[in-house]
Amino acid sequence: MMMDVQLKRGLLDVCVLAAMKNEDSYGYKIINDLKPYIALSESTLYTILKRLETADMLTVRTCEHDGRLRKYYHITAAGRKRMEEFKTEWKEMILIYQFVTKEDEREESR
Amino acid sequence: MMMDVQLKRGLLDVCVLAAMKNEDSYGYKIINDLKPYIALSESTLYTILKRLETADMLTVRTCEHDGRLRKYYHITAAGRKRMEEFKTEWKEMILIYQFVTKEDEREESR
DNA sequence: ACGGTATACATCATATCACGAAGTATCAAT
DNA sequence: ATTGATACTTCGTGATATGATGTATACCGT
Repeated sequence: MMMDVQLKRGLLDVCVLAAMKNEDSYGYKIINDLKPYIALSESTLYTILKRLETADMLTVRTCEHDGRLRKYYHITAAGRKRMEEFKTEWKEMILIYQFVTKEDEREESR
Repeated sequence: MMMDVQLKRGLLDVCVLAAMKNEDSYGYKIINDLKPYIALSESTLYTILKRLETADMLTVRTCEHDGRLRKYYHITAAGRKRMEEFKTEWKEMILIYQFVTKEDEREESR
């Protein structure tokens, strides 16, 4: 829950995309849905949503809900492609993890 | 090999620390040792080494080798602690990975 | 009626950081 | 003599997470 900021960076985009992969979602809901996995503030989320929109990974649709504005985000094919790429990157990350955690071979550990 | 820049960010520090966990190392060697796992330029590495030194995760010792300057880096207890923390963070990352890759439940996939 | 909390989105300033570019210098091999 | 490998340094830039702050409505308890 208190993950290193830098580690989060690479995961945020795909997490946000994953939050809308089954059905369109909106800012407030995305934050709450992701809470069990990764914490992100409103300013962070809306920055990400804007970036993903610019990258054509999602489309936006504004609705009125209970007199309040609500913007629904819809993942595009490019967005799903990004999620697939993440799976490939994950394999590389596993190799890195193994390198980092490989058994210590210092003299003193004989 | 062509991992997303943001994803790399969280891994670079621990990779550099891991590169010197068995024996002290120096810039040029670290870059080559990490090459099979993660690519990083000289400017990136030396920035990281400086940062890790400031954070007391490593100490530096300058030596002369074949008439050339060579700076050996030695991981500290704090550096090893950072690597342990990474293992904890990795567990969180696995949960995130599972969330992202969880089977699609869209209508069309019935 | 009032206050607090939840819902919902937007913008700005700041700090961190990876990286290319360019530089300095030595040594080995062709 | 030239090229490539070794080895470290500094600068500028662009990307980006986040706190702070602001706007606005709905709901619930007292």
